[in-house]
Amino acid sequence: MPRPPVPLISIDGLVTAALALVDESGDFSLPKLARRIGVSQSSIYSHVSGREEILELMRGRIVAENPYPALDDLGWEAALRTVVRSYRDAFARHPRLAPLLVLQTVRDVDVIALYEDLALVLERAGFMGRDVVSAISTIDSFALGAALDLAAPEVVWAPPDDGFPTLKRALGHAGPPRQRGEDAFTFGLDIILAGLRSRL
Amino acid sequence: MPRPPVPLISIDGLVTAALALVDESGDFSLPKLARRIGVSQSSIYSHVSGREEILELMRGRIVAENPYPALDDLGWEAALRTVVRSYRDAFARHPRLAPLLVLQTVRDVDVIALYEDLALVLERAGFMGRDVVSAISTIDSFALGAALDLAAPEVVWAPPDDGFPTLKRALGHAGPPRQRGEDAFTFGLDIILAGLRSRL
DNA sequence: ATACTAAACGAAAGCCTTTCGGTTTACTCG
DNA sequence: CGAGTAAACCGAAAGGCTTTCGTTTAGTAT
Repeated sequence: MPRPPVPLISIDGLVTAALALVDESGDFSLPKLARRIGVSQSSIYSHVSGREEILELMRGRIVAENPYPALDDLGWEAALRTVVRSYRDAFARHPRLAPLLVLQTVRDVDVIALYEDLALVLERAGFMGRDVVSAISTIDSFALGAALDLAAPEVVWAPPDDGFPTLKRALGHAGPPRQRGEDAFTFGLDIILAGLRSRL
Repeated sequence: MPRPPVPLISIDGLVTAALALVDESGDFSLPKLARRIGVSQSSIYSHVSGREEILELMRGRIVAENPYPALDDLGWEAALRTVVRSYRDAFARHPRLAPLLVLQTVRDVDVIALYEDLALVLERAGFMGRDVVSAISTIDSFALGAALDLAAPEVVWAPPDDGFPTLKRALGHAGPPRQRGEDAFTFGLDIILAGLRSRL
């Protein structure tokens, strides 16, 4: 097929389809992506540089899909809560995306803006110098871990049949996977905020 | 080649070679693994069920390589510090392994034992019921995030040329990647412990 | 008209995991 | 000691994957 009058492929369409694939199967590949939008694999390279770029575009998309209100009127704790929750919820809507992004540099502007907000809020709270990056990293680790938790298999820990009674009992108290993830995130966010507060 | 008098392949050797590959290249494949130990790809399937099993064996290996002393004589905070540090340091020695394990259920006994210790210490500290799993998940998220941080590319955040001054300034204060990871982990561990303490 | 760029295609190179069948040797049980 | 079974290897192949390359044609600007 030659160049069509109106392009068959758009970046938006690409990202939407790729995200759908990830949501459905936990993975995506260019052959599958091409099949889904009815073009050939190689045509995709006319619009993006490759697989990695599509992944980065997906990161931007889910963050843009989940905007948070202005932070100016909020205290630093509430502001931090807002941003972190929003970030984590963006992944909660597309749990299987997180594992695909862990080893990629964050380049998307919307996502960088979120980290900028994080930095601003932390400075407003009173953190200075090296501690700002450390706090960002801590929050980032936690949020990413929580996102990955949602993508994890049904059972994250599978102790063998005998032994490990304490762990088993603890797991017995937990609700279903989804609930456990939500509980853990709420708990962890509280913990981290309390910890930061005590540091000031 | 027929069955050799003494097996060419051992599980230990497999894991050692696989870990070396991961350390060197951030990935491993059965062809490369086979080449490294001088056998054919398919022979490996005589010893393990496949790629996933090798990954899980690697998780066990790095934890076993990094044992921590008995926890009984330590207060709960020191004990928690010990376990979490040990876990994260195990990954710090093999940073590029973490990304390969994120979506796999933890089955290895040595690793399960570490989580059992976590549960024991948290109960000793006074956490009860659902909070125990939440605390474990929080710690786990943080430790995993920190481990992934070490495997991340040189620059985790790459803001575009203009804008985002606060984030850039914060990043400017940070040391080199390795140092930043270490600082962030120390900071984060302190924060989480302070948070847990305040919760009791 | 002419030239250039954009957007599609097919084909192919070079990875990967896993399965299958074949072959030879080691071990074990009578 | 002899025979049958299981273990450990091999090569080949199926069916994925990403990316590159050359080709074709539509639109656009000079």
